[in-house]
Amino acid sequence: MVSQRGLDVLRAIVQDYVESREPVGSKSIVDRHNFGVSPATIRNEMALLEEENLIAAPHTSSGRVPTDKGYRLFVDHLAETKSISSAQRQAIEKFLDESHDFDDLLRRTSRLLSQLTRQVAVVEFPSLGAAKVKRIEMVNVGNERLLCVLITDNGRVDQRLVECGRDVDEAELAEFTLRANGFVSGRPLSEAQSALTSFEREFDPHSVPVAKAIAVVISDLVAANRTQKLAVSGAANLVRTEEDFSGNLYPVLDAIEEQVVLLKLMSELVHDSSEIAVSIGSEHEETGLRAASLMAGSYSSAGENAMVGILGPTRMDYSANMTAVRAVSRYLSRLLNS
Amino acid sequence: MVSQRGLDVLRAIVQDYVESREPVGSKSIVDRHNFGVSPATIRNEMALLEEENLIAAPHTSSGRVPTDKGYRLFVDHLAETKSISSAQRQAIEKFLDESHDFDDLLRRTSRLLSQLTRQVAVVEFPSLGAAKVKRIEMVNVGNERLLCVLITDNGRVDQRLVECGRDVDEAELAEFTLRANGFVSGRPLSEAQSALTSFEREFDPHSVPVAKAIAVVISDLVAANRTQKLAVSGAANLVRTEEDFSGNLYPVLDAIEEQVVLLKLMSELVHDSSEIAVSIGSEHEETGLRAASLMAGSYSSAGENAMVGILGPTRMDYSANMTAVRAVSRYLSRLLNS
DNA sequence: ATTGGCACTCAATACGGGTGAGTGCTAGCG
DNA sequence: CGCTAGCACTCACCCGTATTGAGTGCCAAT
Repeated sequence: MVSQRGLDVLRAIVQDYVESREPVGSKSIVDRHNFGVSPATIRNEMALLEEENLIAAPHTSSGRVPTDKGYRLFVDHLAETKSISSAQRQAIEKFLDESHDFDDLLRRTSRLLSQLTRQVAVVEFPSLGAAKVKRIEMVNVGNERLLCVLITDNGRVDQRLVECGRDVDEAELAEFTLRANGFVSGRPLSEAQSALTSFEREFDPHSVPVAKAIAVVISDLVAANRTQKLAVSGAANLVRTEEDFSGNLYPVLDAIEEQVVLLKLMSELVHDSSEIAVSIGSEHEETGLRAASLMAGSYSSAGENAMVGILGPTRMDYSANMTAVRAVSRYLSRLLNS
Repeated sequence: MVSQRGLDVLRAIVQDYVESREPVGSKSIVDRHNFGVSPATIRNEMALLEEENLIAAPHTSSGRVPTDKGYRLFVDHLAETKSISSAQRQAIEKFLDESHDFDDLLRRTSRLLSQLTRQVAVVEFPSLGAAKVKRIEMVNVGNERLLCVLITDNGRVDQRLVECGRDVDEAELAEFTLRANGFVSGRPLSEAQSALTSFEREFDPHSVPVAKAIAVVISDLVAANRTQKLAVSGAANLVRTEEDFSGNLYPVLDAIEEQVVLLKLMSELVHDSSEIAVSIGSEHEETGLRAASLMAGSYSSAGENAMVGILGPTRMDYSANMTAVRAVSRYLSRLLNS
């Protein structure tokens, strides 16, 4: 069992290690934090912490380094929650208020967060899984092409071109639009695709090829809007912390590019309502990201929840970063729901 | 003046250096390429090449390394153009034919090229600078919001939401649409913004706030479609070639994220019609990219030209990469114009 | 013009002693 | 009984030195 003072020592170790990037020894602890005891006493505490697997020594006679388990304890119980600096608050407001477009706003959020934390920032676009199709609009844009616009009930919009192979007149277009809406409007995106299977049947032979093309495009559109997207920024920050990944950035950069991995990790984050969740190093399965921690909070937009967070080395400043992630996610939520 | 044999030696040096990543000496040259002469002779040639600043020695008694000028000579006159392997051809066709959506196609192209060359791939979205507004469409999407769709004469489409602050009926919407088209349709994107300055004047007072919002959104939309976009892939490949950047990836990753820098460099590439252009290390101004080369070819889509290329260390396999970039850019052009 | 020979340079590697930060253990102290 | 002082021990790190070897430049001989 670890005593209260043991926990204080652990906190000191995490703090000093994050700052100095070097294993921390008993003497430096008493020097920098005013425990009223001698190094030897600290050493005894450290021996206990090591037994509990909360810290480890890289080699026999060197200072200690927190283990992932140690970081976990720190994050859960030891990290004091700093409050955000007014400069930061201003930066957030200034940076985000300028944007009107939703996609642009999320991208800005990502940039902002990567600047605040000096880590890689990851912002998830809200899932449309539960959203319903509100309406399909079609517009003739000439050159044998139609524009097909998908509008969901939570206000997102996407569009795609349909290559018809011939020109389509207004009456026919109206017909397509009407029937397409009959098939899909009101349905959740998840059902829209299967609902379209018999779309082309009701048309007269002349229209069938175009109807088929339209069905494909609508399916495509629905599919594209169900898959999750991410806005990632600040990959360059990884270089700054390269040694923390023991020089092997490849899997991290790869994960950033793949996005699938990140999405999976984010979805797995145990995520206690409105709090900031953290997954530390070996806690997640992804072997390539053993040296990385993922931290994220959620924000809401039009009833859908999505996550905003950062990816960095396990050896990161959890306190400061949690403050930043929390502030940004809250501000984003407020902005989107005002 | 450099003799023919001197050039052969330079070619050998570039090839061996790219392969081995180590300064190449006179002996290894005669071993690996069958010049029928002794190392001493090669040394004499190398002394001349060094005088011409085509190669350099990292330190007094080590092998030689090509300078940027040496690479330039190699690229312009010495690199034999390999032809693409049938496996590669298949990969290209397979990978690109699957895509229907334009944006998706370009992103796939980027991925493909980064896989083929194992470098960072950069695909420029076609500029719409010269494009004209074909039409503006507006759709009422409910919740006090309008959808504003911009259609250009070369077939690209983008949309954005307008927050009106109140509901708008069909008649009013038609009015907005009609007038907006009156102001901007037929105009090049570059003029559309200034054309809108007096848009709201002609409406009756009740409509003015909404008209203002619409004008802002259209301006926004036009602006967003004039700025260039890039699809970048394969950043993780930088890690593989990290030493080539003397361990300092930061500026490179930064450039990738900023994109502005890349766009600038691409536009500056002297770019001889349908050929592949290369900018080598110090040839471009960007100090952070001194150790990087940019190689790009152009493709055309709906009359607009854009570039597709790669970014990698100056020490790259120019021959193989040129082959890949050429093949991909040609295939992409063909696909887009069929 | 080419080549073999030779002296020279210099990065890289290995060796070895010294230093110091840090540890674990134990005996003594309040 | 908890705390501390002291002590022997470990081991990464630094620094100076020696060795090695790949590679060069120069020159005289072919």
